[in-house]
Amino acid sequence: MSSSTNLTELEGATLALIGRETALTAYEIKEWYRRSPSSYWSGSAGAVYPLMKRLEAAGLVSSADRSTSKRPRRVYRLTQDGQSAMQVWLLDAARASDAGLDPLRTRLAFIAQMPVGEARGFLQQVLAEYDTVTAPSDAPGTIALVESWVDMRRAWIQSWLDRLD
Amino acid sequence: MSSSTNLTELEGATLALIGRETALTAYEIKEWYRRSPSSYWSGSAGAVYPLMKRLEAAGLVSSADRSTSKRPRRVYRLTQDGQSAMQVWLLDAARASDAGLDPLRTRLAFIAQMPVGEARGFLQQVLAEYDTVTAPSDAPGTIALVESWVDMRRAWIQSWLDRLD
DNA sequence: CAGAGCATGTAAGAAGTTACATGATTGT
DNA sequence: ACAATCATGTAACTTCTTACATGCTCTG
Repeated sequence: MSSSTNLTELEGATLALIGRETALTAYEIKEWYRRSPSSYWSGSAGAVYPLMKRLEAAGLVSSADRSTSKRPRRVYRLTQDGQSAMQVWLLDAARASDAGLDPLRTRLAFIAQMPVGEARGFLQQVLAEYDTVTAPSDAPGTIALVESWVDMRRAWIQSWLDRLD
Repeated sequence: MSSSTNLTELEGATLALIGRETALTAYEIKEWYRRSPSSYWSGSAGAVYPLMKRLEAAGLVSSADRSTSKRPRRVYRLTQDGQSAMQVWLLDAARASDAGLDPLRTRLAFIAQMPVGEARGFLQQVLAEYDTVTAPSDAPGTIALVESWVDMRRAWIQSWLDRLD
């Protein structure tokens, strides 16, 4: 895996998620990603289960069997190394300031190739889609984060609509 | 490759870039991505050269040898199918409204685990990094797009700083 | 007690990364 | 003419996606 001082976003976010919830199964982690409003966090089993194996092999999480019935149930927690790695990842300002992947921004870079009417209709459709965005969990602050993000985006799109007039 | 009605972001953006510039070499496309303020668009040769082969095999671009010396120089243009596929990709509001990958947003979801002082310092570092963001080209509108994006982000971060008081 | 869907995984393949290779061109 | 770097690629490896497999648990 990527060295523990240079975690991928998925690795770092998973450590932070376990850190917040103290103990989680791979399934719970997968579900949290699946409910995310971003398709970047796909929440596929094929991404998460192998990820947990990598994190454990790297010594960043430990796991214990917490089954209460015949079904296996493996619960992950952060190790000390995992705590440190999580903090480094979380406070990495250089990476946090990266522009990331923004499907709307990418399209806006090329929207001048379309007629103004098409561009306006497109932006209004995007605004409409934002009405359906939901947070991946009701953990304190998570809903506020998603709402503040959507508000910011609405204002940004509106400024582009104004510009098209 | 992904079917021409469901292009990846890299495929779609590459079609749109060629559409805007009319004709480009793989190297020019690679450099455009490399100059992008997002590390998502890494601009590695290993991504772009095979990508152009895929797009040509799918009939979305055509290429011609435009060498003026001993060095080979292959120039790509959109085909009719490529034009159509680009428009579908560009005006896809469902994908444009996706939350994508936002390294700052991801960290804000977990920042409550850090002391307030650390959080504040972190956000101020991110603000400082934004002073160095540059556009990938001076194509009309590109600089304006990056600047408006950075402005929007600054306002968003400021609202989080205010909230920490 | 049968069917839905929960929960844990794995296999094959796609797409990207890092690192390297190779020759062409430019600047000094 | 020599070094730097431009420009075009390729190879090995990592990670993720899609699709499937398997058994468990709950509900009507």
